[in-house]
Amino acid sequence: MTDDALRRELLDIPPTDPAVDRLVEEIIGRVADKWTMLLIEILTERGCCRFGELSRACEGISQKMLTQTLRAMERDGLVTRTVYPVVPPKVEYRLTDLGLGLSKAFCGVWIWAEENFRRIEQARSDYAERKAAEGGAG
Amino acid sequence: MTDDALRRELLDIPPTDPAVDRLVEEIIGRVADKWTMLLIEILTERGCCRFGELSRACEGISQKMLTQTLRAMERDGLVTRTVYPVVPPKVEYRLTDLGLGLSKAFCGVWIWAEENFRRIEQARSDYAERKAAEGGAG
DNA sequence: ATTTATACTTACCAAAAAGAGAGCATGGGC
DNA sequence: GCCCATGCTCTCTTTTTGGTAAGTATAAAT
Repeated sequence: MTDDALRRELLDIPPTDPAVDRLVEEIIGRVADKWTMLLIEILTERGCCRFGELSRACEGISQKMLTQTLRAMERDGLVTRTVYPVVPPKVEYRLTDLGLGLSKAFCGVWIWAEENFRRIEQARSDYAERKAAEGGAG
Repeated sequence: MTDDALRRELLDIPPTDPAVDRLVEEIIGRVADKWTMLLIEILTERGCCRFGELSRACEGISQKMLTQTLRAMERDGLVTRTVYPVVPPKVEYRLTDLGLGLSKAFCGVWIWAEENFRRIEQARSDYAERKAAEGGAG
């Protein structure tokens, strides 16, 4: 019996399907990514964006990464990609319901970050100081 | 005037401090990471863990990544690290209030993933099919 | 004296990620 | 006839990441 199974038995926590667990973890891994999160935020705010607009709004992203991230999001059903057959090309991206749901779910994390960034900065300088003190004395 | 500034003016959205924006984005990038999210989940469930326990609970993580991730979390003030001066060594990790807050914020994302993984799987197979069809016909 | 246990740290190496920059397609404006 | 705009794709190179394996410290058990 694994650690976890024993713990679950002792604490009376229902067992989980490991296949589902792995899938959920894989999705979290896929989706918990800086650019994905940023794009979702931008698309939530603006509703509908062309490639170039996203490129400008998502500061620091390379064309390659943008394409890649958008493709992955499309594949996972988070955005729709609409191609207008005009020249020069026009392509629009928009969140799906699924993507909007993730946006809402992730909203809490943005709020947390906005509310707590000062504490994190503080923690970082405290940590640096502690390390410096250790280096000097310990 | 940037795209964004113009948009904000037109839509009457208050301007944001770009320094804060960047910091918040950096924090999101730091924290929206598979292992960080997993460790936070494990620590939320168990309250307090030794290194070895985390190592076993966090399936697939290497010692190096575990150490690295825990250090980063400690630096950011998400966990405390308590060293007991015994042999063999004993070190305990526990979420701080800050970490617990993030845990709560992430909770929404876990729930979203659990509720929607089937739709994502579906979207993926739809996408694959569409691509295959395009490859054959387009 | 040797083994064991724990929580690392370090060095090395392979693999993956990501940036830079060129190329492509094409209708309209000059 | 040529250039521009857009949204890519492709290649090449660099950077980053992450795994593996070995080393460290030390008291207690054998």
